[in-house]
Parts: sequence; C-alpha cells; structure tokens
Amino acid sequence: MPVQLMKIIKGQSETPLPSHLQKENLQHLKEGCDHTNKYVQGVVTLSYPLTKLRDGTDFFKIVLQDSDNLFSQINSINVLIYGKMAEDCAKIIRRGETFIVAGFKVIKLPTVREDGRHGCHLEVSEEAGSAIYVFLYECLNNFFFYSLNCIIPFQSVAPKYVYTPLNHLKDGTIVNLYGIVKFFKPPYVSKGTDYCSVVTLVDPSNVKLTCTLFNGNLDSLPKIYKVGDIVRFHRIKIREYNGQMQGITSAGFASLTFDGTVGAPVVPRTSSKVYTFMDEEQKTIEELRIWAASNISISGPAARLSGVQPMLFFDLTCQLVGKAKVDGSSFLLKVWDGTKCPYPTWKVPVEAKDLEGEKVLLHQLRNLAVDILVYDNHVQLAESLKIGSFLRIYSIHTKQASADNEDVSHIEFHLHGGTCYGRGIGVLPESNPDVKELKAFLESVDLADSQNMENTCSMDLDSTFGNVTDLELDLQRCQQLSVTVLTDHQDLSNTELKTITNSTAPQQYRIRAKLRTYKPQKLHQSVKLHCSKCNSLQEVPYGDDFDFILHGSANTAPNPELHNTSWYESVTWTTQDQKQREIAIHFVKHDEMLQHPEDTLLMIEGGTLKEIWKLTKRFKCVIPVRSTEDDLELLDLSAPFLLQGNVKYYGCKQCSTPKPIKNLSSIAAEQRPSWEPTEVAQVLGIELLQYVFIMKFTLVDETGALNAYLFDYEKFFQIPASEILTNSFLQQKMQMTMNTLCPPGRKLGDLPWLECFIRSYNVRDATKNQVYYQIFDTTVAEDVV
DNA sequence: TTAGGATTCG
Repeated sequence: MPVQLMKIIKGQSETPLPSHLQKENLQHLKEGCDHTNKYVQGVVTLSYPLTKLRDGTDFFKIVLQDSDNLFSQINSINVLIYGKMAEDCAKIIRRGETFIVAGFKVIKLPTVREDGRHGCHLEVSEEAGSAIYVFLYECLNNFFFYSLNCIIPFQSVAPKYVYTPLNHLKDGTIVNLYGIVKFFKPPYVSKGTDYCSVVTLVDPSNVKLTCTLFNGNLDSLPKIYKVGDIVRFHRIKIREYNGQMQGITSAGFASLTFDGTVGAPVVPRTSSKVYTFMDEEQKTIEELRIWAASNISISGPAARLSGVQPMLFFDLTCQLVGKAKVDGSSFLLKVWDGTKCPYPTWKVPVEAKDLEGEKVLLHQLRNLAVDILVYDNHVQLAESLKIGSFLRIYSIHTKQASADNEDVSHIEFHLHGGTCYGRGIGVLPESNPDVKELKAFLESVDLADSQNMENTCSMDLDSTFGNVTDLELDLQRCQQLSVTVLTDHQDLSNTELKTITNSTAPQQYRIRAKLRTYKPQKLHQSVKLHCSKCNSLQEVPYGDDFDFILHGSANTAPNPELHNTSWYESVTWTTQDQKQREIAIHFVKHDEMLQHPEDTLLMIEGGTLKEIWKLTKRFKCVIPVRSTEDDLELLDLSAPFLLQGNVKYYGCKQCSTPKPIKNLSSIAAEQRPSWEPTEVAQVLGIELLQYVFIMKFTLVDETGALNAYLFDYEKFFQIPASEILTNSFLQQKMQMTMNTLCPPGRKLGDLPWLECFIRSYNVRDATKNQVYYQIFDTTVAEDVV
C-alpha cells in the first residue's frame, strides 16, 4: 500500500520501516543523485487543498519541516504529490503530523528561494514507485516540533508577494515591504478629509523610511501601539521628497501589524477581512523580531501614574472613566491605571452635567483617577472615545503648577495640540497584552482602600510633632494605622529611637517610626543572591555572563554515548550556520515515559541563551549541561544550574560540591516529581543561592533617627525576591508599596507610621565596634499591597 | 488634499 499509517506506541513505531531504507538529511538532497533507498522525514507544517491538474490528475502539495534541524537556515521542503496518492494523502494528512516519504524524485527549482525552503522540491506518485508513511501519534520529534513552534501558521493559497528591502526602494514605484516601527504618530484628524498617521520604519538593511498614510477610515490605518511593532505594507507608493525616499498610501494600500516581542504569538492586527499570511511570513516576522531585539533601542518599562515625575513627557496606558467638554479648544479625559500618583494632582473644574461617566465609579476613583486636558486637534478624537475603553495616550506633559489657594504645587497633565513626537491618543483593543495586564491589575485594586488614603494624600499640612490642630487630629487619626504590621511579639511595647541608639547591642525592640528615606531608590538594585551556608551576598549575574559561558560550553560536542539512557531520551541536531553547532536535548522520563512538557525537566547541551529561554517557556525546568567522557555535568557555577519559569537558580561557588547528574534520576523516579529547585539543588550537591531584598531604611520618630537594614526573601513585601527581576507587575507592586511607605514629595509630618521589630547587633573590626539594626518579623499591611 | 517626525499657550 503506497500510503501507510504508522501507529506509534511509547515513541516507537508499531511496524518498522522497511530495513533497506535509510534516512536522508534535507541538505544532502540534490537533483540527479541516487536516492533510491533513502527516505525523508519531517513534520507537515502546511498543506494546500487537493486540486486537479489540467489533465485531470489529482494534485496535493504539502510543506515538510525537518524537525531534526529546526534551527538551520534551510529546514523545509515542498512535496508535490500526484494521482491516487494525492487523493489518499489529502484525506489523512493534517499539519503537525510526522510524514515519511521514500521513492521520491528531486527536482531543482528554477529560481533560488530566499524563504528558508529547500532549493529543490520532491515529486511523489504511485507510478514512480513512491511510498508514504504517516505517523498517527506524535513521536518524540513531533513532540519537540510542537514545543518550539507552538504557533500554527495561517493556511492559505495565494499569489506570492515580493517584498523590497528598504535599501532597494526606487522613486515612483509601488512596492510591498516589511519594517520595524521606529517612530509613529497614532492616527489623528488631518486638516484635509482623512485621518493621517506617520510611521518611520527600519529594516535589517538599516535604512529608514518615513511613510505618511492617509485614510478616511480610522480602521484602515496600521494598528501600531508601540515602537518595535512590526508592519507589513502592501502597495505603498515610494516617492522622493527632500532628497529622501518617502512612503505614501496608494490605492489598494493594506497593512498588517505584529507585536515585535520575541516569542509573542504571531497574530496580525488588521482591518482587512481577507489577507494572505503563510508560514514564510511568520518566519519573516520572527527573524525581524530577533534582528530588532539587538538593533532597535527598546523603551524602558511603561510609565504608571505612581511613577510620574513633574516636567516630563510620557506615554500612559490607562482606562477612560470620564470625559467632559471644557471649551472649544480643550477637552477633559479622566483616566486611571490602578496606581496612585504620588503628587497632588489637579482637578479641572467642569459642571457635573457636562461630565460623562459612571458617577459612582468616578466617586470611588476620585483619588486614583487623574484629569488629562487635551487640546486642539486631539479634541475631536477625544470626544469620540467611549467610556470604559482602554487608551494609550502618547507624550502627555506633566506640568508643575500651584494655584492661589494652595501651599504646595500640584501636577497637571496636558496633551498639547499638534503631533510632535507622536503626541496623540490611541485606542487599544481588549486583546492587547498590555490591556490584559492592566485589566487584571485594575480588578485587583481595592477601591475601599484607595478612598481611605485620601486624607493622607491630598493634603499637605505643616504638622510638626506635638503641634496639633483639628485638621491635624484628623490627619493623625488617619495615620494612626500603621502601614506595616508585626507578625509576632505583639506584647512588646514601643521603644523610642533615641533610647535604642543610646543602648548597647544586641537587643530587640518594637518601634513606631516614619520612613524618611531608603536605599537603593532604584528598587531592582535591592535584589541580591544570598548563601545561607557561608552567609555571603553577591550581585545577580547579568544575562551576558550566562551567554558567555554557554558559548564556551558549545565548544564541547555532545557525547553520543551519553544519549538515551534508562532515565532520559535524547534528541540531537546540528545547526546549519557556519558554526555547525551541535545541540543535544535530554528529556528526563518518568516511569519510562515522556511527561507533558509542562511537567518535564530537560537538560540541554550546546544551546544559546535564546534557545534556552524559549525552552523554559514550554518546559517545567531546563538544566544547561555539557558532556564529559562518562557523564553529563553542570556548567560553571557562574551560570544558573537550573531555569524554571522566569527564575534562574544559582549555586554558591564556595559551598557547592557538584554531584553526578544521574542523581536526578532519583527525583524522576518519585511518584510525582515536583522538580523543586531546593530538591534539585540537593541531589546535585549545589548550595542554592536565595534571592533576597537588601535595603537600608532611615527611620525617624520624635526622638531621633536610625538606619535599619531590611533583609527579606518574601515576607516583608509579600513579593518573592526571586521573581521581581523578571516580572514588571511585581516591580510595579513593590514601587507602589514603597510610595505608600515613603510617599515622595511629602513633609515628614505627613509620612505614614511604620510599626516594626528591629534587632541591634554588633559588628567588630580591628579598630572599632559598630552597632547595626535589622528589621524582622514585620510585614507590609495587607491594605498597602 | 491632508503631511512630509523632531515636545510645552492652555
């Protein structure tokens, strides 16, 4: 039977392939060579509908990807199937299935392909004596294919488009192109009849192109949300203007926009109902993302209201909760992002009847929402915005000002007229990842708590200790509630700071004080690695160090004798770039079976930082290793010995005594292997370094001041120190917590109280004895986090 | 046609 189905059990085919057949690598396929006893194996990444040729012969085309050489430049080939075989295959073949073909004819293509596909195609038919084997169950290679390419490309049969690199553009032509957004103005109302959007692109030729796009329909302009997004333009007209090439919309202009983040799903944003998008295009996007990652300067973390500073311009992602017409040339938008601006903010006076929005919500959010006044050309767009929609407002200006009846200055938010620097308003869809994150955050905000904050935040009274007015009583009552709570020893009574600094160490105290300042102000600098055995502290290594070690270890080729043991299954391949890097992945088994990727621990040899990062997204744990003569071993301990989720786990160089890798098999044999980092570290002889926050708090009360150290794994902030470096949500949470504990721009009297336990201890060196203080058994109050 | 990147009146 020419088309045969193969059943896979435990990664093995139930019926073996004919023994005379040998596997052929894609790169060895050449027209005119003898491939009689060879077979080609791959995963079907694309299949086209069954069609009939002019002579009535059935015709079926698929694209096969060589899953053993995923990282190579050429790793896929077209297979053209004719006659009865075409009909049979069309019935059973689905993308993702493993496909083997023997008895094929290799035909060289007339032109060189630039899309990563083989320069030849395979022709297959019953008449030619071909045989096809289709695997019914995902085998190991297939499993691996899914792991690295979980994005299924769109399927479509369409004419091929030719895309022009930006350094090959000619005046007066209409072209198709790809580019990475370097600058953009979100669509705005032009002085003519259309919306206008200006977009500057760059591509790997390093040439820039500024495009001016017009359309009467807002939806027909590219949906660009940030610098770094990738666009595909079809039918854009190229003209020379002021000595430079310029793009401008022509009839039939169409665009797709993609998130430019490496690893993000490749989903086009477009208003067109019909568009072409195939696996080559997906590959282009992925390649552009990788180029952009090292060639385009990415902006820092998105600004939040809690992080605004006076006198600057910033982009804000927020939700619209109210709007009002102010006068002919300005319009008010009330927005929030769940965080609190640390400065007093202005309120634009408008008549209640002019304010559109949910009254109850507006009242609840009165301390969190801010007023943004938009001017001139932005008014028309602002008027059309729907309450509740998610916006990104670009280049908002924060202006410091004070009114006659205020002692202290407040912050005003303006969106000035004009479109300089991309100033404008964009509406984000709910599917946008930033909106999803924002929504989740907004839902977590306790509105009752934010209302309690109003007295402490919107007033700025000159309250010195002991000088009490009615208003101040109010304020102090509000501040009686400490922003920290004690987790033990509640029976202890408070001690004044002066008493503590006048006493000998060691002792323990309960204190009530205010946080005047803290270090480091850049919170990410507070994260260190701590060894509980030798008590040493070290900086968290940069990714570059890891990359360097990986490069070094890639020089050691995987030792084939160490592959496929009783407790792991191995896959290897060689990259087809100049380096010919050999990569091996060892999937640790449980009960002689491969686990689901999300439960699987794997070891990798020869991988790059990017490949390892990609694997951690899909698999439970990744351990980078290298081969020795008789076992796998861990890399240098300057590199993480284990990667799990976003966290890199390191071992202490002084205290670790690495043990054989095969000790991992004892965990694999457990009933439900959990692969806890502590357990993995233990069997591998690694002394696990713990992520810890180290901060210096300057605490004051009516009697004096002292510096106390905070040494916290998780308890104080209720944020695991291990996760903060890779989680912007947690960074945000920590910044908000610190803004609550020590609100910027506030006088001492208006700072909140902190209740803490501190212990004093002596540190002696050759010349003197110094007393230090450390905070313990204290946590940030629940309503603060 | 409009805009053709390159911050701020309010």
